[in-house]
Amino acid sequence: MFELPQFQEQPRERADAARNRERILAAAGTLVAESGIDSVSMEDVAKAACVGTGTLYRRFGDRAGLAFALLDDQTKDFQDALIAGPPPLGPGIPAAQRLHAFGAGFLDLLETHAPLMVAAAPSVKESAGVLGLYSTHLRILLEEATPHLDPRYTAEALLAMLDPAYHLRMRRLLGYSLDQLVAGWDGLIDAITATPRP
Amino acid sequence: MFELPQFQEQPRERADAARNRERILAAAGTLVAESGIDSVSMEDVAKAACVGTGTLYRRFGDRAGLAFALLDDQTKDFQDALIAGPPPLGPGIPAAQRLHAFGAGFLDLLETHAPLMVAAAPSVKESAGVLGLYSTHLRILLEEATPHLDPRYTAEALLAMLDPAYHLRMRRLLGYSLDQLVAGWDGLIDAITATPRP
DNA sequence: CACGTAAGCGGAATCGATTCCGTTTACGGG
DNA sequence: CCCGTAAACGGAATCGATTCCGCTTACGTG
Repeated sequence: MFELPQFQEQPRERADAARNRERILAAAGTLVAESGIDSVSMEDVAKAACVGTGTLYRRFGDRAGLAFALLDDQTKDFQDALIAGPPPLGPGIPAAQRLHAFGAGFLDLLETHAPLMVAAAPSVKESAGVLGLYSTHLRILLEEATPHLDPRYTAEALLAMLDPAYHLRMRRLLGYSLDQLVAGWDGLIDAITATPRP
Repeated sequence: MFELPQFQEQPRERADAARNRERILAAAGTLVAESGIDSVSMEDVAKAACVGTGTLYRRFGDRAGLAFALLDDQTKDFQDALIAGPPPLGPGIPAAQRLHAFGAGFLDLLETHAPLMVAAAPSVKESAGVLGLYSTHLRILLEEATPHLDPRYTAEALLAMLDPAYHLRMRRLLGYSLDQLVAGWDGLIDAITATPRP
């Protein structure tokens, strides 16, 4: 009786498990920072964290899940800024301006984290969670800025242009500069937020 | 003397090599048609083609290369139609209409071949060759239809929305129907081809 | 037709991701 | 403090992709 509301239906993480989670994230963070996600194997991480490979998988599901956990750390700031930060990323100004800021900010993240994002993409959490957040964010802005386009679809379309694999193709294979990509985004936002033909 | 112009600087493919190429493509085509690219391993293909795995790799480079070769077969028609077929896919009508037709046609290809396209995406040939073709095609249409947007960038942006991984996300995860995707594409094309604010 | 050689061959070996399973450990209850 | 049990461990086993390498064969030449 007098029980507290049952959040945390899961029996709470065991102390050793929590310690290992930290170790793994720390080790993985260091290794990835040193040589890039693509040259770090799961066994490398396990060894550096003094942990068996099984522990990596129990904790993070798979390689994509680990990449996602790493990414989440380094991206939370951006997400918070979207929701509750100061303009132009956060609320308080016209949606069109926030769309521009979102593009610039996301492209900036991509510049640093695109390879990690590519590695995290197959993760279930990624697809369901973060992408959903960005998609919702864009949809809400678009509802205000482009009454003549389907906001739900258009949000996804814009997200496609911020796909990390696509970004790497643009930057490395096709030789676009970051500035050109920002300019391209801005042009597109202007085009879809312009008043349609009278 | 009196030599013919030296195209085919490569000494021509050996007879047994050509035979094996056919065998492999045939076997792979059957297996993929039966159970989908994702449940077919390189060894499955090698066995079905009565060939060593080494032969697969010498001929196609890697899994993505094999997927690409398979795809190319099943896609050549579409590519030809773009360049020399009858309208609305081929030339002869206003660019805006051809942009709509391109989207509908490509989405139709995706409906059938998206998983194969995902598998082919890492291939060097894919990135350089076919994507380049589509990108060029779109660029040319956009030059005519959207004088106020950078055609080169916009072509790539539109291609991002036809990315096979993105398409699978829209269809399977987010539950969009093919019709909705076509409608979304059409709306976007209309938006960017509309006369900008007077 | 016999020969030389480069191209092609097959399948064993290697490498990394992921799964399995017998053993160890944290920790709530007695 | 002692026990029982579920959670967590670690690393061996498995699986598929890719590489390696010693052997075979097509085919241009004499």
